[in-house]
Amino acid sequence: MANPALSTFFAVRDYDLATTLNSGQAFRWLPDGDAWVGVVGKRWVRLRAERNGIAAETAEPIGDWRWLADYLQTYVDFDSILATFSGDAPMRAAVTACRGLRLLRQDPWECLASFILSATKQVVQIRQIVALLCKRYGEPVPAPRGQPPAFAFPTPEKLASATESQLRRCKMGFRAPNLLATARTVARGEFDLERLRHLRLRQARSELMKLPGVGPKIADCVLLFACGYPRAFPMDVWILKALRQLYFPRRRPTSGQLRQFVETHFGPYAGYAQQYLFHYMRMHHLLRSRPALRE
DNA sequence: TACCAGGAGAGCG
DNA sequence: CGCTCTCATGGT
Repeated sequence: MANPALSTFFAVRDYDLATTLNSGQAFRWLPDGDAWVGVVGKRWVRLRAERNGIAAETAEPIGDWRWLADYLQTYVDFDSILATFSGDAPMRAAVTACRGLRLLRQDPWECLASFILSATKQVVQIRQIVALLCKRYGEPVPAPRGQPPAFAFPTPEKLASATESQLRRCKMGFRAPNLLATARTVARGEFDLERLRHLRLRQARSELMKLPGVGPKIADCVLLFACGYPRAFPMDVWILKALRQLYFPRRRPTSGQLRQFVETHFGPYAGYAQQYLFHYMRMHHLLRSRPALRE
């Protein structure tokens, strides 16, 4: 183990940090000049993309950086994942357009709570709600001088002790009772998030869907972004649009047919494929509505 | 202003 | 199963 230090470097290629942190899987990263600032667990972190990898900086000395490598998934064999995608034209276009887009490995509770709040919200708004929730209910974490105060994501226990109307003041609207009930269930020890990853995908999904405010889409987000199920395939409005437009033009597939299609077409890393299609669609939408974003 | 947002859940035929 | 409606709030 190296001497404790305030910074380190992860050597990794084909890693588009900005796209990854901005692709609607995590909601706590803000741009800071040419870097990104966020909180991972109980630590303030600043990340910067460099030529051959990612430079990381913390507020307190770190001896073992595995927690951050695990979060960033810097060690995954990216090429072998891409190689499992079907070589159809839409998939090739999405991979070409979003090369370097990765999946993070997030904390299950933070991921679950965040996506309960995501229902029919734009990514920008989810960020705002989560930021407000952390500021009001999260433990302060040390940040370097000159940086704005940083907060950890609130624990289930902390949220469980809040009231619905208090949570509604974080602008989460009708999602408040769902977040509160789920926080209380987890805080009471009646739902073991750590145990999920030992189940089969189908069973883990149906366990998650017992929680209020968690349907198939949000369950798949938690399984894909936090629990290590690369085959989970969150079906949101953008993916539905992408599948219909790219794979079923001028047809009218039922949701059942679409579900059957994704289960057989995208392979063992369907979740990665999903993230590419999602970001591909969203990118084109943003460029159309706000052309100034184009570089 | 009108429409929509990384949905879920209930009611209905 | 498949459709429709509501829920709260704010961005574009």
